[in-house]
Amino acid sequence: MPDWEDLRHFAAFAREGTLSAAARALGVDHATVARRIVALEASTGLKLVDRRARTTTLTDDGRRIATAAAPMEEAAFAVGRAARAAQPGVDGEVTISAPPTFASAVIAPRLIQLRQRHPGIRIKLIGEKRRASLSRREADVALRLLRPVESGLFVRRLGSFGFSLYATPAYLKDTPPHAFAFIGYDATMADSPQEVWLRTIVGDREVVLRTNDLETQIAAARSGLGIAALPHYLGDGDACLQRHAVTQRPIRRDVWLLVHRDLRQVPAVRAVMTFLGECMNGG
Amino acid sequence: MPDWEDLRHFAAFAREGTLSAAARALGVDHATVARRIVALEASTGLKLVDRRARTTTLTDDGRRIATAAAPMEEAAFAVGRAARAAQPGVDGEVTISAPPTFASAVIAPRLIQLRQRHPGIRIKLIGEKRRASLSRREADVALRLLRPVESGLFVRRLGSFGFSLYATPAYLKDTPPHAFAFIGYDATMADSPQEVWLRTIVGDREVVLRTNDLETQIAAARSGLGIAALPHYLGDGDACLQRHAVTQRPIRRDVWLLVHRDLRQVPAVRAVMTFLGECMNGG
DNA sequence: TCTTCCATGTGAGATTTTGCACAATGCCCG
DNA sequence: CGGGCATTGTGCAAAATCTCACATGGAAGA
Repeated sequence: MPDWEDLRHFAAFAREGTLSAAARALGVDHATVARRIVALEASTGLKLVDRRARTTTLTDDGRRIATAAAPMEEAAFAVGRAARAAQPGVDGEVTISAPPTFASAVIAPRLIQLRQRHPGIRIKLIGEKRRASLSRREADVALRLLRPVESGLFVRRLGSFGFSLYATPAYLKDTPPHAFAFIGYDATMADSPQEVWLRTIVGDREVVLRTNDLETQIAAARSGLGIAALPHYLGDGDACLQRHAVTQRPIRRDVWLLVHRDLRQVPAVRAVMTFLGECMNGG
Repeated sequence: MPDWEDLRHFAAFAREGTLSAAARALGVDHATVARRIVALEASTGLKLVDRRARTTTLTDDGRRIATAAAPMEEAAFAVGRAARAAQPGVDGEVTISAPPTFASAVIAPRLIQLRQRHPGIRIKLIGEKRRASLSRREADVALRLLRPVESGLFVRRLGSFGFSLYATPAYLKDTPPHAFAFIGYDATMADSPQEVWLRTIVGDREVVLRTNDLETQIAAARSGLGIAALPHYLGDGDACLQRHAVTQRPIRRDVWLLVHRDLRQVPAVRAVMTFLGECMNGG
């Protein structure tokens, strides 16, 4: 029977692709990963990786073993969730993953309420576009704008938010509508509902800035560069910006709350779920 | 994420029940198992075992974690099988589990043939009544007298063997049939087909020795104590014993060959399977 | 072509882990 | 009730492992 730590390091290597990346993911030195793989090769009697100068790649046997080891990682995460689920009380750390602006504009300002209600809860708030994997426990709770299809997850629709056009009052006052300049997403977000909606408004007018970062759009709009389509939770709270009404049908996007089934009943996680619901609807 | 070696030690403890038994199963010192469990408790923040004087028992949380860890063991064995299956060539060690007398009387004498055909194969032959677990890789190939129901196994009927009554020629010559004394299994084997068959023959005559060990039955029969029901592969090869014909319908038992699906295509395992088939039928 | 960056190999010292020996404790059995 | 017997706890020395630091060797970009 191989050493399970060897398997853990090897599985990380197989997933990450390089010794260094695996070492970073595991929080150890790359030399450790390399030596663990050597040990696994010795104990299995198989050559698992090709060591070429500067690159280390899986052999066919390595791929086979990695495939067999993947369920172990799966099971290890299940153990982690079971351990988390067994924690008594509402104390503990809960990791929330949410879209960046949602995290900073909606969740973060209200965290003080959660803290007052449950002093024992420590929050780790990750604003990221890349979707955190709940089954890998990169996050305990996640907010997403698309209903996910992964299995093993509990999904609830928390509510929705709308978009409007925003610019500085001065810009809207001085610029005739036919001369409006717009600020929008770049190609990577071309299919997002708000971008499609914006296109119907823009027509053949000019888009002077395309960026994938919403904060950048806000900064540009604030400076008087043009008009941006922003979610209400961002635009309405910004003293420098003012809504501009349009005749097009307004657009809304749903917010989905995700939590792994195994963690759904954990008191601290439930408290966070309640809190996030209030962020959307109540306070 | 907990240390996987901690999980391995804890899973072994949960399965074996005591630190010492787990240590034996893992081939390490009991202190190591104890310390690993302490480490796992620290990393999960849960009390996994109750340390009472002289006994260590799982807590409820411990049982939960052990349940979650069981699939990891399963996956680890799958990795072991994958490693075994990837071994090239017919070389390597193959472990055979078989009923004790079958191992010594049928398989062992013919192993020389296998060895001549495939010099690279090393055989580990385990004669044991307790059924070795193929999915735990306690054996690669097993012979059993009952068709198993476990999933994941490849099963083939190899053949069958018959039973007859045996005693010393002198005993059969000097003893009138109504005075025959019999040698049989004890209560633990009372339900075996050959024991049921023997009972129909014994009638109200005497059973002078009951034992669960077939070798003991042979030794007793050889000494002239009485008549035993023995498989032909044992009785016919014994110069001291002679068959005694009966009118009852003769009994046969099937021999099943078991191998894990993952190992079925391994050259060394295939060679052993072929060899075992020849043991039953051919040579 | 040269530079810079990143991935990997290697050795030494420090840390961690392990095995061993011994002690203590409670259970089984006569 | 008392003597084995097996299990568990503990301290220490040995062994194994990890990190750190440095060297190497390509690949991407200027």
